[in-house]
Amino acid sequence: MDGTKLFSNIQKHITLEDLEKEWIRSIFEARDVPKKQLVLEQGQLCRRLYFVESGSLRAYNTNKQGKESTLMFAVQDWWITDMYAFVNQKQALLSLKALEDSLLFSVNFHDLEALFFKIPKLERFFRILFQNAYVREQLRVLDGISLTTEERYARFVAKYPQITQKVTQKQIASYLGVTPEFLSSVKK
Amino acid sequence: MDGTKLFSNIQKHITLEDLEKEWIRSIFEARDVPKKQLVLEQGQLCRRLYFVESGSLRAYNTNKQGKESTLMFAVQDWWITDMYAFVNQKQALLSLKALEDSLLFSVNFHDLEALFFKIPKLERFFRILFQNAYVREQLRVLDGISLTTEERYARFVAKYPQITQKVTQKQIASYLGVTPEFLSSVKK
DNA sequence: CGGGCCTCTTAAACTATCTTAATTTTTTAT
DNA sequence: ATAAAAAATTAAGATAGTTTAAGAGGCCCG
Repeated sequence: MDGTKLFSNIQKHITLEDLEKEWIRSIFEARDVPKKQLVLEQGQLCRRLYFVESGSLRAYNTNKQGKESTLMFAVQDWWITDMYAFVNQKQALLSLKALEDSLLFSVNFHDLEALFFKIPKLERFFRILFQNAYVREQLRVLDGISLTTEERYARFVAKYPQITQKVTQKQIASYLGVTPEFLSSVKK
Repeated sequence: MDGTKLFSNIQKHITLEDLEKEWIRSIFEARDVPKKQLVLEQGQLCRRLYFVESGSLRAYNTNKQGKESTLMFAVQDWWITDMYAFVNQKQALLSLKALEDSLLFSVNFHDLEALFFKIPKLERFFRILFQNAYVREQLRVLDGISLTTEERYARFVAKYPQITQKVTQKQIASYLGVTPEFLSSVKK
């Protein structure tokens, strides 16, 4: 496990001693996932939190009628999981699937809990991580209830140009909560 | 400052020594706000994070056309602010207004930052607070992109029965992102 | 205690978005 | 390289949601 991106991600907010890095290295697990592979399947227990060292994932829910709704995309340097199911150790509402060949580092729930006691600074790191994530979701909610589809699409493209390249319009539509046909017509 | 609810809120996730409580008490500021008073006005610098000891608040954005969108309600025992503007110390996107006579405890940004160094356990408390808030917003986003207005209204009522009593239908409509006329027709 | 303001409801006309289906274009797998 | 599968586009008809307007009920304030 190299984990260059993982460590520099953590060290954006806190500094780590070599020994602490060792502890982290010993608990995180590296995994190569090929394109289209499911990392987590809706309905399964969600045991792990993932860091995308390279590649990209999509998190989505599939309803009874088979309609998919994309909750998030994660590219290099992002953290992702079904956070609801992870923190409550419940059945996943989401599936996670690789959009391309990816390298993930992940940690399971109980190891992470233990790591918080071993390295209390990590509480600060995740406090900041969740704080930013919360703000991001709030802004998305506000966009969702106050903007037109056209405006929301424009903001998505402006905010996530690299994701826009990587994913299909169908997936963007399912992130915005509209049909691909309608998104197609909006783009003109 | 009594702050009974504030301390028991914090002690849901961490335990505090008497001395630590003293430090917190010395930094948090109590404020009575009468019904309808603005606690924060959109466009102002957002300096403080609020805890609702009693009463209730609404956080909303007003767009150029004067349309209001409600981002959240906060009742007794909730934390609230314009989190985007607070953590970035930027102009508020939201206004906060008292729905009824309320007692708030609040802390300013720099005092809170300092408090994190003085009481590192608080990082854990806020890590958990933001983690829960993030999960809550993610579920709201998912509801927003996957459910009908009727389903979202039903979930709102089921999840927040006490808020449903306290606020107008117009405000619930602006939380769901629909017009009050449409919500009225959906209810039949 | 009355007037005015705000909320809620209803309805008609209008606009946004969905559904279905057919066609074209792009991607994937062999 | 080719065949098959998936994505994107287009368009017609249906449904969801908005706008405007009007009227009824409730509640706050002087």
